[in-house]
Amino acid sequence: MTKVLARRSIGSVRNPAAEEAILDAATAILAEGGYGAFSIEAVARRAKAGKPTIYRWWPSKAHLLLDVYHRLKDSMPEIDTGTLEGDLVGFLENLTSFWGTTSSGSVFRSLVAEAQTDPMAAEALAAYSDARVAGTAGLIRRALARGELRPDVDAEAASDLLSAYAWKLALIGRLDDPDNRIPAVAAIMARGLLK
Amino acid sequence: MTKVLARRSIGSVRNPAAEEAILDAATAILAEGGYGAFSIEAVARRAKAGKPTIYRWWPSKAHLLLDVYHRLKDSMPEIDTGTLEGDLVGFLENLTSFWGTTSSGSVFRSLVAEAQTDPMAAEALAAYSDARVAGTAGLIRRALARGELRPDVDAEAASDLLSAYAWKLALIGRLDDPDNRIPAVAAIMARGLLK
Amino acid sequence: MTKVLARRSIGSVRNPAAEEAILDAATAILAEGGYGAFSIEAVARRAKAGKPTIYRWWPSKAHLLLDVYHRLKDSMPEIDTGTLEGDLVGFLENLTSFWGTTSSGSVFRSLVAEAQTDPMAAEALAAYSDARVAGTAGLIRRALARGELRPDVDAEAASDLLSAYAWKLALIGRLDDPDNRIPAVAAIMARGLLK
Amino acid sequence: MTKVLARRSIGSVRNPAAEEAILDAATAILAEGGYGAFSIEAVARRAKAGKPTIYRWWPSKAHLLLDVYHRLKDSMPEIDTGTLEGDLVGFLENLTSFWGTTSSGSVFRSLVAEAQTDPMAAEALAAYSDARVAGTAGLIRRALARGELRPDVDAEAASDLLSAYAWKLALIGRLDDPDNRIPAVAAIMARGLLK
DNA sequence: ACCTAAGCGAGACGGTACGTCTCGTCTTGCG
DNA sequence: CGCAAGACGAGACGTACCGTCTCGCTTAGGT
Repeated sequence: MTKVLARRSIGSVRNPAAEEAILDAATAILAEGGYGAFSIEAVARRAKAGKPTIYRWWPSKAHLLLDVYHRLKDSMPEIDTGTLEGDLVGFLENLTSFWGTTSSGSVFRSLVAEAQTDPMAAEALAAYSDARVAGTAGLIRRALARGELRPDVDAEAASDLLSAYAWKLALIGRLDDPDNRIPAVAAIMARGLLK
Repeated sequence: MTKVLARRSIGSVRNPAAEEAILDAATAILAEGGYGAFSIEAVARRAKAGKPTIYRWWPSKAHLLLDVYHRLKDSMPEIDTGTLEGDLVGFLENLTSFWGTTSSGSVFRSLVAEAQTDPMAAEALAAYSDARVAGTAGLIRRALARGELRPDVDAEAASDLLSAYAWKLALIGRLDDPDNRIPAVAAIMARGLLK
Repeated sequence: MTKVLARRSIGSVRNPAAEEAILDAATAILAEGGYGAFSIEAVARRAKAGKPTIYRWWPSKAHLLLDVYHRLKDSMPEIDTGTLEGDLVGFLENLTSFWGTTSSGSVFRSLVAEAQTDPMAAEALAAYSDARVAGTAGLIRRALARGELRPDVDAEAASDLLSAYAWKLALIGRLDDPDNRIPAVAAIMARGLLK
Repeated sequence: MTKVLARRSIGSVRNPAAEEAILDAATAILAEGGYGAFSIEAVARRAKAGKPTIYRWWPSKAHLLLDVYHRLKDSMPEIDTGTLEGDLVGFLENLTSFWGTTSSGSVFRSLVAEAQTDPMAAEALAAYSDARVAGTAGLIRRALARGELRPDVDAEAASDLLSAYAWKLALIGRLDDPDNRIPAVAAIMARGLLK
């Protein structure tokens, strides 16, 4: 490790090293202690950053949580198994395993918790949900384009319902539960959508 | 002036008046300020109760939240429209309107938030979910008994998925959203379950 | 040393042990580092007290400084040499030596500094000055009663002027200066007061 | 729009416009908010100067305070009434009125406060006191030269004592107090010095 | 006529202290 | 023994300044 000097200002401009250190610290804290351990003080301490530096760039915990989450979620793979039910199962298993095995699960749960306190976080969460629903609707539309589905299918509703199940698993701490009902849920939805 | 005397101990036994005052105060605080305003201090202040009295009977915020929630949810009506899709729509509309128009929505959201911090609350929330899933599964089983459904339908999975959608609406603050996708979601699920 | 347990609340009443620990800590900090080192945080840290405990009983730094000062100044001896000039010299030497050799000098200087910032401290300082001026005026009046002084002497003015010189020595850090002008000042004042 | 261009560097040499703007800002802040409002940040903000520009030329608050004070005190008139007691009263009234009616009083009080924190400021204050004592001693020496005074009078001690009273009035916020004891103090000192 | 050196504004940086809030624990004194 | 009351140590909140830094720019003076 080549760390020698403490981080410093690099002039009248945002220091990317500080930003990275802060996001890393926040990620680590959420991974290790969850939302309960996540405080601006703790992040500052761990990142060896001043609190004002954090507040300068992330006016609220919600902003920081969102940034942390977006940095993580880029690593989630797309799914395309060729069949609708395979895609549905794959999506749920992908997402739950992503949440369960990376720190992203902690981050997501924290974001939901924060949204129950901070209206701005609530808005951000809703916007995030919308974006994800629109994204995942592609999975449905692909099947629609293949002619597998009833033509009156509401792709957004299906996508919304699908993600809702993943959310619930995350929020009650059952991401790793082998008895989860992912196959049965996917089966119900697949039958509800197919011709 | 007929100032009512302060509540006192009624001997070495739990005082129901204190319990009621505390639950009332907690309910009111959650209704008015949501989870952010909910603190043991605030409840004690409003109920004119000592903090130790609260901690004596509710060892954690989660316990208090659960008690508050259970006192409220008794007022939710059962649903039985005679058809599966009607029941599904009715369930979702009942639940979202119950959460949206009473303080129970705030309480539920607080419970979910608390569960992201406090493992005991998480367990309690999971147990509550299980109980509700089992209860709502009755709705599916009634249709199954009427012979409307495929015989291999997983009633718990269906019930779980159904409630997941209501949870998501609550958590992103869209209980009152007229553009929610309840009809489409119910349609997908109904088609997935019917013969 | 028999310290075993941390200090605790002793019920719904002020804990004298906490008060003493806080005043001790404040005194020690002022003695060691002067006004620059004196912060509520530092006092809390050293006294192993919570900040709210300090703010509960001393709403501002000025209050705490005053309490610390009053606890110290009880140890200052009275002066009575029998002659006016002896009393004047004795008073100045007593006071400057008291300020110079105990921590009270630091405390007094801090109080003056604080008074330049906090109007309440300024008022307290003025009130303290008035009390001391009235007290020290006794020294003049004794000589007056002995018939040594001109009958039109203003005892308060003399007392005020006398203390002003001690203040100045304290504020420019010359309490211990062997070249101070105490004898000459006392001589001028004595001649100005005697018949 | 004819927005005046911001101040710039005028090459590798100190910019007098910046210096003036900074001293003006500091003076104004001290006049308006006293020592409590006086911070390098506030001065920089008000002068539209960069903080390093201030730190470059005034390594500490004390330096800046001294510069501000010296720029102001030039406007204080000399006193010469022809009689000693008149000079003593005139000196005290001049000084207290100068401090009370211009911003110099705030500056002086700030300097004293700063001296209780910063040893360099303390030294500067002592040096300033010495210079003023020496200056004011001239007033005594004039009377001495006129043959009015006892030949053994210590002019510096008298001057020191005189200014001490003005300091005390300033520090307890009684510059404008009509009940101050200036006449009585001057009388005591005059009698103590005269033949 | 170029080039270097220094001053300038701006503002980010790691820190520390501010005064307030809530946490969960404790003890008292009354009933 | 329950109860209201409230003090206690702990520590997070979000803000203000501290003194240092680096930037991009200006201009003056030496070459």
